Amino acid sequence: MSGQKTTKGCQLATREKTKRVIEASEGQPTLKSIAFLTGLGVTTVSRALKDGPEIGEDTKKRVRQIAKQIGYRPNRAGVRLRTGKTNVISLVLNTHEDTRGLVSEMVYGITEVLSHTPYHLVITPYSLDDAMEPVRYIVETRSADGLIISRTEANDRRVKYLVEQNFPFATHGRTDMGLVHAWHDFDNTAYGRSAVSMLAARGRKRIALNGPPEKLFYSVHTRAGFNAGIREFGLDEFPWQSRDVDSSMESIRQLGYEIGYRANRPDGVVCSSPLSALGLASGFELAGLKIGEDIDLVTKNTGQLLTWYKPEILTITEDFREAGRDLARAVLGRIEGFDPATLQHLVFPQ
Amino acid sequence: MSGQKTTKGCQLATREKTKRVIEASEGQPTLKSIAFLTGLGVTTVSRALKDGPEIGEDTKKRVRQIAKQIGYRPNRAGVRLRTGKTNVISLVLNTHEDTRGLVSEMVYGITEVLSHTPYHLVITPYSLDDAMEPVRYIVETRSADGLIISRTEANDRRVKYLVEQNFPFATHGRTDMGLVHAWHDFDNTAYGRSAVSMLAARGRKRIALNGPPEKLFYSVHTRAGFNAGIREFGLDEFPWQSRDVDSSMESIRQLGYEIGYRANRPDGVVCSSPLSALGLASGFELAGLKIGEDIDLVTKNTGQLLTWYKPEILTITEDFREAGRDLARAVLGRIEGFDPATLQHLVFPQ
DNA sequence: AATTTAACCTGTATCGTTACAGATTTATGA
DNA sequence: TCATAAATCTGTAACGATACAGGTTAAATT
Repeated sequence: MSGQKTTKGCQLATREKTKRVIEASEGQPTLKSIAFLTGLGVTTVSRALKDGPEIGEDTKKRVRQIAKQIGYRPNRAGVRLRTGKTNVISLVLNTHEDTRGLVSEMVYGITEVLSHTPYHLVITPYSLDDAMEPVRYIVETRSADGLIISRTEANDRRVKYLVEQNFPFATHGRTDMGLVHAWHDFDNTAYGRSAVSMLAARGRKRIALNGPPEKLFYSVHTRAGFNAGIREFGLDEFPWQSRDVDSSMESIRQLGYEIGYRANRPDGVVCSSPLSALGLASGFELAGLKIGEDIDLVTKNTGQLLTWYKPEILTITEDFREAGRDLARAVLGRIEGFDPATLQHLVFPQ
Repeated sequence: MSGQKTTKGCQLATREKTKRVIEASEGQPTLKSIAFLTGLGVTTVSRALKDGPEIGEDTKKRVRQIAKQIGYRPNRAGVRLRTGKTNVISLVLNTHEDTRGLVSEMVYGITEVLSHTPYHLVITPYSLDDAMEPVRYIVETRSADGLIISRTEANDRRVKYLVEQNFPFATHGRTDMGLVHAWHDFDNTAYGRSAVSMLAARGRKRIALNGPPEKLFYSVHTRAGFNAGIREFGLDEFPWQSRDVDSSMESIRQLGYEIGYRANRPDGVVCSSPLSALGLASGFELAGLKIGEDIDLVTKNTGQLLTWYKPEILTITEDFREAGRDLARAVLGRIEGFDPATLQHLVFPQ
């Protein structure tokens, strides 16, 4: 019974094909439109546009020309449904991670690279609670071809999971799990050491480190560089419980204010983010200290802003736009199957 | 001939269905998996999950339960191909427009609202050359359900086009074409007036305006508010050719430096962006002026940063995260067909 | 008892693309 | 001359979802 129905359906389909093709020539052009215009089959057109080997050169040329003329653009949903290819790169962002413009710089760097490709950038946010959730979601639903994540930990569950799943990704920051993956990182060890050396050059002796959150792996690098610098230049560390980038500006400022009043205080501070440096500086000044005289601060800097505006705060530049570019290139490389070991870049502070 | 083949194909399809359904139960679950597990038809499952009226309550409950158990998530490509619905909101951004973190604030605001919906945020960048290009692309390829654009001009081609195409969108900033559309805007007229009043309160008399690029409509609002303030408080305008946000920081700084040396200079400046205020301040200071004594600056401010850090620069806060939230709500409203006239929000500076 | 109605469910075709398994034509070899 | 290979091209099914046009069953109506 169902057989008979089916048969009829199929025949009908065949008979009505021409009609539909003609209708299809209106609206957004599809492979069908091109097939109709060239008199070729849809399959041929598809392969011709892909420069497939079974298609004659003349045909390819003709198809390409018509495609261009009528402004054909492959339907992403069609491709995605058939092939699983999404043409999407997802940037997974912590909603709180912004340190005034770093994110946008990275986004621009990424889009800069992606604009020469068929890839789009999707921003996937997550709250501090669960960093795994968006990653798992994207992998399970295959809603992107590649992933960029940041804020890596030494032992990062997301990285472990992504490597296990063999899902293309790149991280902003390294990990320490013996797993090989694509990453881009700023050399925070070099930064820590350079920062201390800048303070040493200004005659500072008792240096504090206001580093990143301890669970993030780059806190270890920063600390290592800091320690090396302290030893190398024969300085003392002034220990404190550092308030990190994730703390509120208010609390960092409070810290600066309190410490600023003490007799026992550092004469130099290495900061890991412009925001925390600004917060501290503001607190110190509130306590009557003069930056550059009573105390020196070194921090990372994205642009020229701090340099011009408050030259008393010493800066070393970290280029987030370049990080974005590099991360985008790395994910694309992973998608194309390149060895992750070749997609690791450590950027030395200039 | 083709008829016979077709028939055979169809019968085969019918016969092999069961096999395929069973295979389908591995991997990412689909409607088919649920249909198989519940013993229902795929159509029924689809309608049940949509809470369609023709499906019995018990069935719906059963379907929903199984769907939840096996972690069913609709395949976006499938939905998109069939219905045209992309579940994507596209934020069209000028690659140069960033004013240090405003963009990320807006992005976070948008994702905050979208996270409670099935929508994703795609960032579509464009270079200064052609603002129409990405908009036209998105509309023509229907690659998003809605659009957010910024940097509106009084007579904005993008808005005209989008209204003509009846494509859901919201703008950051108003337009002046007699076209009704969804927008969010900061009341720059109020800002201009308030800024002047702050300068007046500090005894300033000769006020300059360093406004936004003239082609952007909000330059008109800013100017109107500025003029009103000048009149209201009986001050003089110090005319200059304002360097706007899009100019390089270097050139703004240069301007401050040059003007700072002249005898004939303003004693107050209203700025439209923190960046230009910082550039100017830096230039003025380089010329030996003391901000807050020799000259006063007022600017917009995103966070607390300027307020703490350089209280000499007067600030009025514009909340970009709220703008993002509002714009997201507005586009979603448009997608749901709400009257654009009800989706217009002017935010008064606090 | 026959007919209508309502409630509930199902199969088929379709969106645009590509993998696969042929089909056709022309050139090549024996 | 006929079989074989190479070069080109084609139709069908499938990806996962939904619109549409039925189908079935049981209760309500005549």
